[in-house]
Amino acid sequence: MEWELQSDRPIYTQLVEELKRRIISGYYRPGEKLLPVRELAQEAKVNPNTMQKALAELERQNLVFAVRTTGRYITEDAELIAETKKEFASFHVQTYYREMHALGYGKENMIELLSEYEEECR
Amino acid sequence: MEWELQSDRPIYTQLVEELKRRIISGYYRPGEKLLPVRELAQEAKVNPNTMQKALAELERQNLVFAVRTTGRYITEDAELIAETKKEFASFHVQTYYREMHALGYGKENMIELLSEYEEECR
DNA sequence: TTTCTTGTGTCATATATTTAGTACAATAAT
DNA sequence: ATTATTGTACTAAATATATGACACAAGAAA
Repeated sequence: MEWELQSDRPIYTQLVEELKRRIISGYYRPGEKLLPVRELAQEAKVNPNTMQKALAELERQNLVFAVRTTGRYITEDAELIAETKKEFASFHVQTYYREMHALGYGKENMIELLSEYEEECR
Repeated sequence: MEWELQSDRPIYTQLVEELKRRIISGYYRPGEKLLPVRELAQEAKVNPNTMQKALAELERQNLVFAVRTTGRYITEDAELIAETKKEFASFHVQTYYREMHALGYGKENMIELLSEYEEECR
């Protein structure tokens, strides 16, 4: 799994998103132990402080928790994960609809373009 | 038309996007004269320097041009506008598809959720 | 001509972000 | 008991972003 970071937004914000994506997609399982901050940072080619900042934010949202000297783990609260996933999906549905609607595209166009892209990917 | 600015990304980046959105949606017409930087900045509740930075970027992309002492205008290059619109739309199609796909949603789900949201808006 | 408006440039300052380096406490591993 | 690993905290420095306050040149408007 890759860490694709752009330069047009704060890195730690992008790290929060990618970590969240990995949790709600199931790539990281509930209760799973994460790699240490320093290694995660190395993987993402980022400063440990920056990764720490991202993890602190996920902790604030209860998606991960730290056991001092032992390591950091994904939450076991499956309901929270499901809820977060739902919010994440809704956000993207809204964004897509609103951006396309603002350009004058209607529902049919949105679906059509989506289908075309899907075929392109296959 | 409102200037909705979030705090999680550089403001001038968001200004570039909003201005581009207004151009490719036809809200600003080809050749149309824009309000002076200072007024646009006031509208968006932003510092003139920040608005200037955004306009300079649009100028770099040839979407607007400045006539020194007279004002700033939208390009008359309809083809460039159409091309930019196409790119903008493709970007959102891709983003939506890839984000949802990463969460395990398939094409049918993507369409279903989109339809639901569309009804919600009506 | 004089005045006003335009885009543009510069300087200073404040804040946010990112990296680098270091250090510490707690506990697991030896 | 000693060592290594963990999260965490702190300082310093570099860069990016945003605002504020000016100033200037060139053309439009008076």
